[in-house]
Amino acid sequence: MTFGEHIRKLREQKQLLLREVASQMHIDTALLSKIERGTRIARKEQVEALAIALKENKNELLNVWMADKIVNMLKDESNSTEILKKVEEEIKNLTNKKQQL
Amino acid sequence: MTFGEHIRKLREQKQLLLREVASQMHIDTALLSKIERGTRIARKEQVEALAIALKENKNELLNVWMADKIVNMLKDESNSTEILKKVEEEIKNLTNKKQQL
DNA sequence: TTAAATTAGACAAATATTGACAAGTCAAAA
DNA sequence: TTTTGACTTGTCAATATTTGTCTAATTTAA
Repeated sequence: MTFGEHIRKLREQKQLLLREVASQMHIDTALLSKIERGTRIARKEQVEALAIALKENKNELLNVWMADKIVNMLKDESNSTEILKKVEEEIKNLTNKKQQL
Repeated sequence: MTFGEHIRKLREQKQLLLREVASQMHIDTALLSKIERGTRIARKEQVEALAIALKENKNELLNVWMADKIVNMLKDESNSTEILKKVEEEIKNLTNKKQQL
């Protein structure tokens, strides 16, 4: 499930209109439509505003949004698994280094 | 090991100068220096040119580069593990969908 | 010290992103 | 069937970011 699909589902569950949510976010309805359909990428501040408008957990929504951005980077890669392995390794390294401080 | 550290190590192992490699890549020495130090991000075509100049495997170098970009997106996140889990899940989904075609 | 190698800073040019508007589609109500 | 309301699409100017290079440091090695 992409970020757009995710927030559309939430919005529909809550029976809110695009224009209602968009207005709370202080953006154009058309822009929110594009974000839900994945033709535009939301900015971080917009995700935060969205969390408020939808009464969802901000961090959780930001995680979905970030994951979606990474998936988009990897979706055309044949080696995505190998790349992800490298990422995990490196993140582990960074975490260790941080702890040493 | 970041992408920059990686290519610097390779270059030094091969005893090549920044200016030699940069010239082969048709870019300024200063730019390659920044890429190695991580203050500039290489473009895909530059990574490919680098692979040629360093006589390294292109795909492997591209993977290191891509992993580095993802690590940079995640390095300030407290939830990077959770995010990566979502990414893997989604990639798995995409792979399945592709196979269905 | 000198000379070569590397790095930093500043800049214009090129690219990309942004948000809005207007016009479009579509389905359901009148 | 017309109208209405919800959503979508295409386009555009404004803004922001990225790019590569130049020049001027700074570091390094002889």
